[in-house]
Amino acid sequence: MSDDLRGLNDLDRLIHEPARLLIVTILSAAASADFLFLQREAGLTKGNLSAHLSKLEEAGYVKIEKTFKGKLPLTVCKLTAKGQKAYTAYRQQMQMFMDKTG
Amino acid sequence: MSDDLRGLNDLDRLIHEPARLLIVTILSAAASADFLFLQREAGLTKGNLSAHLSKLEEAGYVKIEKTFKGKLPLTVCKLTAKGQKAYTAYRQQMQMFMDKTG
DNA sequence: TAAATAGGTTTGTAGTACAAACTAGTTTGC
DNA sequence: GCAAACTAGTTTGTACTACAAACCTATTTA
Repeated sequence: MSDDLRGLNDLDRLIHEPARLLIVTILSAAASADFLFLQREAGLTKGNLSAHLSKLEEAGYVKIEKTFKGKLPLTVCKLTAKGQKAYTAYRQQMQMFMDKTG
Repeated sequence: MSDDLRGLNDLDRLIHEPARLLIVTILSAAASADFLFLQREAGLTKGNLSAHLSKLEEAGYVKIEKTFKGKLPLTVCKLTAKGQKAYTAYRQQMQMFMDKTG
């Protein structure tokens, strides 16, 4: 164990946070998801989800579009190219860690 | 993606934190390590390492013994059975996630 | 005996996740 | 027609967190 594991220290904390990892994973597979779908799927409270989405949006990882479904507000989220890239990089780093220390 | 990934929300945050994941990984392989070895290996500042070790100790994941090497203080850390178990569980959960979403 | 070094710990700060409380609009009950 | 309950979120308050800078105590060196 004189291996270089310090790469862990460079993990993207935005994605490392479990709730956001969950969100990004779902978006990565779904191409597009609305707020309530995400909430159910991820098992988060509205407030929590809202806050996490804002962070992902600020980082440019997620694009958020507010429209209407009939007369009710509808928030649709997509992973951006940047977000997809960050997600992929995170997975690679984590898999690297798992492999090295398996 | 209607899979159950919500398990991510149950990740042990104590181990999920990259710096501590690093520490625990090193301890898991080394059986015993002193403070400065850990510091070098993990690439952490003393203050940061000290704080993380205290947390791991409070959780019962790490046993810390303070002795002397000659006349200088020497802090030796070992992973406890509880810590090893938590580490293994964390790895399993993370690997499960990686596999499910590969 | 002053200054530097070793091996840490404590403290201050900025940032974080989370749920409770709130907002703005819509539908339902009476 | 208007109050109550619901929908779809956002904002706010709180308690926790990671981190490095400053500190501490003892030892070694100049």
